[in-house]
Amino acid sequence: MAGINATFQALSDPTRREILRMLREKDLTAGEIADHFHISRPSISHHLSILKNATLVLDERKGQFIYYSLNTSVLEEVMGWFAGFIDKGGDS
Amino acid sequence: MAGINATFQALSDPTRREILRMLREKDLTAGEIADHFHISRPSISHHLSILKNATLVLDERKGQFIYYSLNTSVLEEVMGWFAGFIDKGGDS
DNA sequence: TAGATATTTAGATATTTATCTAAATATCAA
DNA sequence: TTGATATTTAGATAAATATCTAAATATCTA
Repeated sequence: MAGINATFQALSDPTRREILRMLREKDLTAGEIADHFHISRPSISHHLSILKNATLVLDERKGQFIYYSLNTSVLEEVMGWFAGFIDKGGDS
Repeated sequence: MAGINATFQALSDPTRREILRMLREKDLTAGEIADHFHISRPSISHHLSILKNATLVLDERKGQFIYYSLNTSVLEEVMGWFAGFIDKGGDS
Protein backbone atom coordinates (compact mmCIF):
# COMPACT_ATOMS: atom_id res chain seq x y z
CA MET A 1 0.00 0.00 0.00
CA ALA A 2 2.84 2.38 0.77
CA GLY A 3 4.43 1.75 -2.61
CA ILE A 4 7.73 0.65 -3.99
CA ASN A 5 9.39 3.89 -2.93
CA ALA A 6 8.64 3.33 0.76
CA THR A 7 9.94 -0.22 0.36
CA PHE A 8 13.27 0.83 -1.16
CA GLN A 9 13.56 3.61 1.38
CA ALA A 10 12.99 1.13 4.20
CA LEU A 11 15.57 -1.27 2.77
CA SER A 12 18.22 1.45 2.44
CA ASP A 13 19.18 1.36 6.12
CA PRO A 14 21.55 -1.36 7.39
CA THR A 15 19.91 -1.53 10.82
CA ARG A 16 16.55 -2.20 9.21
CA ARG A 17 18.01 -4.87 6.93
CA GLU A 18 19.54 -6.48 10.00
CA ILE A 19 16.13 -6.47 11.69
CA LEU A 20 14.63 -8.24 8.69
CA ARG A 21 17.47 -10.76 8.81
CA MET A 22 16.72 -11.49 12.49
CA LEU A 23 13.04 -12.00 11.69
CA ARG A 24 13.85 -14.72 9.15
CA GLU A 25 14.65 -17.00 12.09
CA LYS A 26 11.54 -16.37 14.14
CA ASP A 27 9.08 -13.74 15.27
CA LEU A 28 10.51 -11.41 17.88
CA THR A 29 9.30 -8.74 20.27
CA ALA A 30 10.43 -5.15 19.91
CA GLY A 31 12.51 -5.61 23.06
CA GLU A 32 14.26 -8.73 21.76
CA ILE A 33 15.08 -6.86 18.59
CA ALA A 34 16.35 -3.82 20.49
CA ASP A 35 18.63 -6.00 22.62
CA HIS A 36 20.63 -6.91 19.51
CA PHE A 37 21.62 -3.31 18.82
CA HIS A 38 23.49 -0.57 20.60
CA ILE A 39 20.68 1.79 19.81
CA SER A 40 17.95 3.06 22.12
CA ARG A 41 14.56 1.38 22.21
CA PRO A 42 12.73 4.41 20.80
CA SER A 43 15.12 4.39 17.81
CA ILE A 44 14.42 0.72 17.15
CA SER A 45 10.72 1.45 17.53
CA HIS A 46 11.11 4.12 14.87
CA HIS A 47 12.87 1.68 12.51
CA LEU A 48 10.12 -0.84 13.12
CA SER A 49 7.45 1.72 12.24
CA ILE A 50 9.23 2.41 8.95
CA LEU A 51 9.39 -1.30 8.16
CA LYS A 52 5.73 -1.64 9.15
CA ASN A 53 4.71 1.27 6.95
CA ALA A 54 6.47 -0.43 4.04
CA THR A 55 4.58 -3.61 5.02
CA LEU A 56 7.91 -5.44 5.19
CA VAL A 57 6.99 -6.54 8.71
CA LEU A 58 3.72 -7.25 10.49
CA ASP A 59 3.02 -6.66 14.16
CA GLU A 60 0.72 -8.34 16.62
CA ARG A 61 0.27 -7.54 20.26
CA LYS A 62 0.27 -10.44 22.72
CA GLY A 63 -0.32 -9.13 26.19
CA GLN A 64 2.45 -6.73 27.12
CA PHE A 65 4.50 -7.70 24.10
CA ILE A 66 4.29 -6.78 20.47
CA TYR A 67 5.59 -9.47 18.16
CA TYR A 68 7.08 -8.57 14.83
CA SER A 69 7.20 -10.94 11.88
CA LEU A 70 8.56 -10.86 8.36
CA ASN A 71 6.12 -10.23 5.52
CA THR A 72 7.80 -12.45 2.97
CA SER A 73 5.34 -11.63 0.20
CA VAL A 74 6.57 -8.03 0.01
CA LEU A 75 10.18 -9.21 -0.24
CA GLU A 76 9.11 -11.46 -3.10
CA GLU A 77 7.38 -8.48 -4.65
CA VAL A 78 10.60 -6.47 -4.56
CA MET A 79 12.49 -9.38 -6.05
CA GLY A 80 9.88 -9.43 -8.79
CA TRP A 81 10.55 -5.75 -9.34
CA PHE A 82 14.18 -6.56 -10.06
CA ALA A 83 13.38 -9.52 -12.24
CA GLY A 84 10.95 -7.41 -14.25
CA PHE A 85 13.42 -4.57 -14.35
CA ILE A 86 16.19 -6.67 -15.78
CA ASP A 87 14.19 -8.20 -18.61
CA LYS A 88 12.55 -4.84 -19.38
CA GLY A 89 9.03 -5.93 -18.50
CA GLY A 90 8.70 -4.03 -15.24
CA ASP A 91 7.31 -0.55 -14.90
CA SER A 92 9.07 -0.28 -11.56
CA MET B 1 33.32 -3.01 -4.65
CA ALA B 2 31.33 -0.44 -2.77
CA GLY B 3 29.21 -3.10 -1.11
CA ILE B 4 25.57 -3.97 -0.77
CA ASN B 5 24.94 -0.95 1.44
CA ALA B 6 25.99 1.52 -1.25
CA THR B 7 23.80 -0.37 -3.69
CA PHE B 8 20.68 -0.21 -1.53
CA GLN B 9 21.42 3.41 -0.73
CA ALA B 10 21.71 4.19 -4.44
CA LEU B 11 18.45 2.40 -5.19
CA SER B 12 16.55 4.28 -2.48
CA ASP B 13 16.13 7.44 -4.55
CA PRO B 14 13.33 7.59 -7.17
CA THR B 15 15.31 9.83 -9.53
CA ARG B 16 18.14 7.31 -9.57
CA ARG B 17 15.75 4.41 -10.19
CA GLU B 18 14.27 6.41 -13.08
CA ILE B 19 17.78 6.90 -14.50
CA LEU B 20 18.35 3.16 -14.36
CA ARG B 21 15.02 2.61 -16.08
CA MET B 22 16.04 4.96 -18.90
CA LEU B 23 19.32 3.12 -19.33
CA ARG B 24 17.52 -0.19 -19.92
CA GLU B 25 16.57 1.12 -23.36
CA LYS B 26 19.97 2.32 -24.46
CA ASP B 27 23.15 4.03 -23.34
CA LEU B 28 22.72 7.75 -22.81
CA THR B 29 24.89 10.81 -22.21
CA ALA B 30 24.67 12.77 -18.98
CA GLY B 31 22.97 15.56 -20.91
CA GLU B 32 20.33 13.29 -22.42
CA ILE B 33 19.60 11.95 -18.97
CA ALA B 34 19.42 15.45 -17.47
CA ASP B 35 16.95 16.55 -20.17
CA HIS B 36 14.40 14.08 -18.82
CA PHE B 37 14.26 15.71 -15.40
CA HIS B 38 13.40 19.11 -13.99
CA ILE B 39 16.60 19.03 -12.01
CA SER B 40 19.84 20.89 -12.71
CA ARG B 41 22.69 19.17 -14.56
CA PRO B 42 25.00 19.23 -11.54
CA SER B 43 22.33 17.45 -9.49
CA ILE B 44 21.96 14.75 -12.14
CA SER B 45 25.73 14.49 -12.27
CA HIS B 46 25.69 13.91 -8.53
CA HIS B 47 23.07 11.16 -8.87
CA LEU B 48 25.15 9.56 -11.61
CA SER B 49 28.23 9.56 -9.41
CA ILE B 50 26.28 7.75 -6.68
CA LEU B 51 25.07 5.15 -9.18
CA LYS B 52 28.61 4.83 -10.51
CA ASN B 53 30.04 4.39 -7.03
CA ALA B 54 27.55 1.57 -6.46
CA THR B 55 28.67 0.17 -9.84
CA LEU B 56 25.05 0.15 -10.96
CA VAL B 57 26.12 2.14 -14.01
CA LEU B 58 29.31 2.36 -16.04
CA ASP B 59 30.61 5.44 -17.80
CA GLU B 60 32.72 5.90 -20.89
CA ARG B 61 33.86 9.14 -22.43
CA LYS B 62 33.45 9.53 -26.18
CA GLY B 63 34.82 12.90 -27.21
CA GLN B 64 32.91 15.63 -25.44
CA PHE B 65 30.28 13.23 -24.21
CA ILE B 66 30.21 10.75 -21.40
CA TYR B 67 27.97 7.78 -22.05
CA TYR B 68 26.34 5.96 -19.19
CA SER B 69 25.22 2.35 -19.37
CA LEU B 70 23.47 -0.09 -17.07
CA ASN B 71 25.60 -2.63 -15.22
CA THR B 72 23.09 -5.46 -15.30
CA SER B 73 25.29 -7.84 -13.35
CA VAL B 74 24.99 -5.75 -10.19
CA LEU B 75 21.22 -5.68 -10.51
CA GLU B 76 21.29 -9.44 -10.78
CA GLU B 77 23.49 -9.50 -7.71
CA VAL B 78 20.92 -7.54 -5.73
CA MET B 79 18.18 -9.83 -6.95
CA GLY B 80 20.31 -12.72 -5.74
CA TRP B 81 20.54 -10.99 -2.38
CA PHE B 82 16.76 -11.10 -2.12
CA ALA B 83 16.49 -14.67 -3.33
CA GLY B 84 19.10 -15.76 -0.80
CA PHE B 85 17.43 -13.67 1.85
CA ILE B 86 14.04 -15.26 1.37
CA ASP B 87 15.21 -18.86 1.50
CA LYS B 88 17.52 -18.08 4.44
CA GLY B 89 20.76 -18.80 2.60
CA GLY B 90 21.95 -15.24 2.19
CA ASP B 91 24.22 -13.45 4.63
CA SER B 92 23.19 -10.16 3.00
C1' DT C 1 44.53 29.64 -29.99
C1' DA C 2 39.71 31.11 -29.03
C1' DG C 3 35.19 30.10 -28.50
C1' DA C 4 31.54 26.76 -27.94
C1' DT C 5 29.62 22.64 -25.83
C1' DA C 6 29.49 18.74 -22.28
C1' DT C 7 30.20 17.47 -17.83
C1' DT C 8 31.96 17.65 -13.24
C1' DT C 9 33.56 19.87 -8.94
C1' DA C 10 33.05 23.28 -5.21
C1' DG C 11 30.52 25.51 -1.93
C1' DA C 12 26.08 26.86 0.09
C1' DT C 13 21.44 25.74 1.81
C1' DA C 14 17.05 23.53 2.93
C1' DT C 15 15.08 19.15 3.87
C1' DT C 16 15.24 14.55 5.57
C1' DT C 17 16.91 11.09 8.60
C1' DA C 18 18.76 8.65 12.64
C1' DT C 19 19.38 9.23 17.03
C1' DC C 20 18.65 10.63 21.88
C1' DT C 21 15.97 11.63 26.44
C1' DA C 22 11.62 12.28 28.63
C1' DA C 23 6.90 11.42 28.80
C1' DA C 24 2.72 8.84 27.48
C1' DT C 25 0.11 4.52 26.70
C1' DA C 26 -0.90 -0.41 27.31
C1' DT C 27 -0.85 -4.55 29.81
C1' DC C 28 0.10 -7.55 33.64
C1' DA C 29 0.25 -8.97 38.50
C1' DA C 30 -0.30 -8.29 43.28
C1' DT D 1 -5.76 0.44 42.36
C1' DT D 2 -0.74 0.53 42.49
C1' DG D 3 3.54 -0.63 40.75
C1' DA D 4 6.29 -2.95 37.28
C1' DT D 5 7.33 -4.01 32.49
C1' DA D 6 6.90 -3.30 27.27
C1' DT D 7 6.47 -0.26 23.75
C1' DT D 8 5.45 3.96 21.44
C1' DT D 9 5.03 9.02 20.88
C1' DA D 10 6.86 13.73 21.36
C1' DG D 11 10.26 16.94 20.87
C1' DA D 12 15.10 18.15 20.18
C1' DT D 13 19.49 17.76 17.65
C1' DA D 14 23.35 16.35 14.74
C1' DA D 15 24.47 14.25 10.49
C1' DA D 16 23.29 12.98 5.81
C1' DT D 17 21.10 14.11 1.47
C1' DA D 18 19.22 16.53 -2.58
C1' DT D 19 19.32 20.54 -4.61
C1' DC D 20 21.05 25.00 -6.43
C1' DT D 21 24.46 28.52 -8.68
C1' DA D 22 29.08 29.51 -10.01
C1' DA D 23 33.40 27.98 -11.40
C1' DA D 24 36.58 24.46 -13.23
C1' DT D 25 37.89 20.81 -16.55
C1' DA D 26 37.73 18.32 -20.97
C1' DT D 27 36.95 18.11 -25.75
C1' DC D 28 35.77 19.76 -30.30
C1' DT D 29 35.84 23.06 -34.21
C1' DA D 30 37.01 27.04 -36.70
